[in-house]
Amino acid sequence: MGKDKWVTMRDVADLAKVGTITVSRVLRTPEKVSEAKRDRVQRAIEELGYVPDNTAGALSSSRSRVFGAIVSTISDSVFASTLDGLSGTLRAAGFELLLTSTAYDPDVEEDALRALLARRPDGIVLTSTSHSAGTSKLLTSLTIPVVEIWQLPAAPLDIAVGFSNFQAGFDMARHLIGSGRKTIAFLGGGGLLDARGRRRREGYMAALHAAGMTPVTWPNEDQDMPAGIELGAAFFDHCLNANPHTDAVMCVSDTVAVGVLCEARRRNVDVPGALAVSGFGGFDVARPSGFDLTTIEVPGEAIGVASAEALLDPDAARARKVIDLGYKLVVRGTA
Amino acid sequence: MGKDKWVTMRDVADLAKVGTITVSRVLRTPEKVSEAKRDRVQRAIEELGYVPDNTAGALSSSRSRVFGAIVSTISDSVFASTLDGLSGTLRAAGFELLLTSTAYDPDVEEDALRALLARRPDGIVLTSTSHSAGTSKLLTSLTIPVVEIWQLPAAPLDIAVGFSNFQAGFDMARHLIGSGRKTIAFLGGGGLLDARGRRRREGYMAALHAAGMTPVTWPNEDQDMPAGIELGAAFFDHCLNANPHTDAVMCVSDTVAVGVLCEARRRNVDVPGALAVSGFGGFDVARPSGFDLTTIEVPGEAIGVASAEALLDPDAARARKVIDLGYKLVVRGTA
DNA sequence: TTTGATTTTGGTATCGATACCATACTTGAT
DNA sequence: ATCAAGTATGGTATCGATACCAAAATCAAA
Repeated sequence: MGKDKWVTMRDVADLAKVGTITVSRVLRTPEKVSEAKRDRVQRAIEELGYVPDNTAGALSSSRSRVFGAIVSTISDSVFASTLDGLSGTLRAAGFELLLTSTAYDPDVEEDALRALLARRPDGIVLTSTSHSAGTSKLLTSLTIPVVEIWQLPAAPLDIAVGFSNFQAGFDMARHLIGSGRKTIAFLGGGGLLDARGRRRREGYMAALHAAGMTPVTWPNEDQDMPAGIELGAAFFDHCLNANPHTDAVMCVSDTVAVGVLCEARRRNVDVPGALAVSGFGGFDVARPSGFDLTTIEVPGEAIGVASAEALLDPDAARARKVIDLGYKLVVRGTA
Repeated sequence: MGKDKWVTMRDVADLAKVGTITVSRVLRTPEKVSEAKRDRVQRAIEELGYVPDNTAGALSSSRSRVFGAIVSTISDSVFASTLDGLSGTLRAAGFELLLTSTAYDPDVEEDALRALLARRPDGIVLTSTSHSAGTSKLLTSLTIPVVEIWQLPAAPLDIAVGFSNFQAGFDMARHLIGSGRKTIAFLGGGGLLDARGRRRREGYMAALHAAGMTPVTWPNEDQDMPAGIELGAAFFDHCLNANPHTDAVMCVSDTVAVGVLCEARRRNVDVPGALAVSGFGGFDVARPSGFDLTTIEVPGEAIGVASAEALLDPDAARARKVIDLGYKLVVRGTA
């Protein structure tokens, strides 16, 4: 039982003295209704404060006009801008976004997907690559568009929007090598949870191997290290102390890089003279007037917008399969 | 017409040789079904890969098990942690979150609300205080819980969860005054868009007036200033140059404060000796090993969790009306 | 064994919109 | 004035679940 009674299409139709279908048409295809009736209906809608019921519409048309998104976490600011772009673009087209976060837990992911599918979304956005068996089975049986974002899987389930994390890591390492750094460490990206960071680290390792250099990464195992700025600070103790010759550090994220920069200042380490520092992300803290951080700028919002477009026009997107939005290596003051 | 046919409850019921209602009960109130049939049904669900259709369920039960959230922007990291808490708590209780961002535009807010209501949510979360006439009218006609978060309005529409931004600004100003600062400026919060920042600034002004001091705020009009770190950097040119005696600056956010700190270091201004700096937020950059920033720590995620609880048990929450989660003035190295 | 109370189960109407088809109404050409 | 072709409109079945009520099965007590 409804707690109160919503105004229904029937009420509007009665007041405007038309059939319900005409009300429906006024809302969805107004050009197919004569101006006289259209006005009457619109006045009735206004007067009654009618708000259409999309759950009913979804049931009869089997198109919910809702898209589902499963992200590992919303807190991560990189996803936030993507979600903004996604939500904004979808809303402009009359669709909503059903958001679920998994807290990086694969079991939760399957539950979340089930719950999402129960809402019969018109499409789904995923931020993780590695799916459980159950998840994959569910996903492959779907006919709605499935967009994987923020990475470019070798074999996308359906559509992928993002850029190559591997290549980004590779490029930045090449940049540091090219500017004469001899001992380059990679900080972060060792966590099993963050597949994207790991890919960047792999790119770094590939570049160093190609140049005949020895990669130094820390932390390596998933040793539940502090993340963000604190990791940057811890770096000095664990890594630079171990090898004082280290003259460059590639960080898995801008936040980590800022941690390194702060600690470097505290210790009077000259950046970039004695130590080059690079980040990844290009949001907030990396900006010019902030830390002047050399970083990889990632098109976070553009990924959201492009994903939305892929969801709205899956056939066009499927023709491309993989939509690579690239990234930008921005050389500034720290490396 | 659906693009492919989903398995329906009828299919499951037929396979298990029971009525559809029994399948429904197995999913919602399993204890009311005999073990034998429950097993049969569960096996059938498994075998067919049945995923219930909540849009149909919502229609017949008039409970959608979805909550709507309207936020000004997702990118703002403070909201992000709140959304994480909200989404996580709701999901654990079997509900989803329908998320919409308004990009700070009141017109968009009304549209977003209409779109949200069309989904017949079981409750709504709002982050903005000032609503358009149309928005308010819609909101007051609702019987579902409406939770306003991140501030404590004088007259909440229904339920409010947050803390007093005014008091937070007041307290921080008192702290700076108490530690002997003579000329205290407030940086940011002049924007018409950010009601919360403005309240903090008002708290600051009240404290200074009470102490017989002259408030200095910048920027004042909504002059479309750079936000975040860049604003912090710009501060020196516009404010400190104007009044060299300024010995403390209260920033509307941690990010702005970090901008000030960076620029201070660049200019060799001694912090906190010559200039005290305080922030607001307590996320990321404010952390101990980062900038050691004196700040107001805000319970971002707790707000999300408490909002979720309010939505799930509105009667209990309505009894309290306003749920004040407080904040914490954290004195560290910069002020 | 019978009766009454309790639990389990299913049939059918219903939620509020849209799809599909049929009918009424225009309009322009002959 | 008449007819064909097209446009506007409405009736009714339908989507897939749940609510409500009634019937059937089970159990306990006399």
